[in-house]
Amino acid sequence: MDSDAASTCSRSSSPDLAVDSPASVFFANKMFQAYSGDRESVHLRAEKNCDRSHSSASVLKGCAEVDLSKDDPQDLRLKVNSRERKRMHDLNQAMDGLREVMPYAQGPSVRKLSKISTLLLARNYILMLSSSLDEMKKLVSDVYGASAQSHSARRVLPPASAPVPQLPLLSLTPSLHTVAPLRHTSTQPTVAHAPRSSPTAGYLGFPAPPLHTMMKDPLHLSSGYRHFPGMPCPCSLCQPLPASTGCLHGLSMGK
DNA sequence: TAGGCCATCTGGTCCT
DNA sequence: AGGACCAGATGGCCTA
Repeated sequence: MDSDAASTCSRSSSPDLAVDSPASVFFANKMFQAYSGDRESVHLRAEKNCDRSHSSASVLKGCAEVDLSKDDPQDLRLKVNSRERKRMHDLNQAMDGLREVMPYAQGPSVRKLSKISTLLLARNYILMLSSSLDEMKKLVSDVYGASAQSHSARRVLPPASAPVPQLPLLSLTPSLHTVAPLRHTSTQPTVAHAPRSSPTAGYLGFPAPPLHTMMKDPLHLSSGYRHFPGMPCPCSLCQPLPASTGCLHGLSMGK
């Protein structure tokens, strides 16, 4: 039961142990025996089960030695345990996959996000991207609307007037930022300032509210863009959005 | 040392 | 019946 021992400061929630391999089955058996050997409650349950009711698959050595049959309850229990272990490992793999696409400082010296933090940040990240997309859509429609107006005006007015310059998207950034107040912290270094422990929302450049605050009000992102420290500004106007979050991650974290 | 986080086991419930 | 999913219990590791 020492799955943590193999990990370093960034603990791996998905041990490399292949749970279905014979070695791991052996390991699981060993763990199981140790588990059933040194836990009094389990012992008590085992004795209860040995008593008479073999209905429970609760297993344990003393009892199992007696009724080792073809449908060995111990084997059944081990099988169930193995399945559950595999299920949890799959879940952790998915969680790792989620961590990989999160704009969060990663590296050997940075402890990885906890599960709850990963989920909360993922939610906020999605909200931020949605907000970013909406704003970009709005801006594009504004720009094209103005452009269409100017075209129609040119048809009416004599062409002698100064040509209306096509405003580059970037030039509109300040006005957008006045609409949606920003906290530009993108010039600050990230990893160097990142605390070695307790990776929380602060890594995303949020005001780093306590976890319970984030859970209560995870919508605090919707009021405007947040800028990740050490990252290019993620908003669609300061910086063209990378094609994928993987690119964003690559830009910012420099694995 | 307390608290957070995690892996694992276990029994119950639901679904196919 | 068997498998997936879930929640509670337990113990280990790590950090403040």
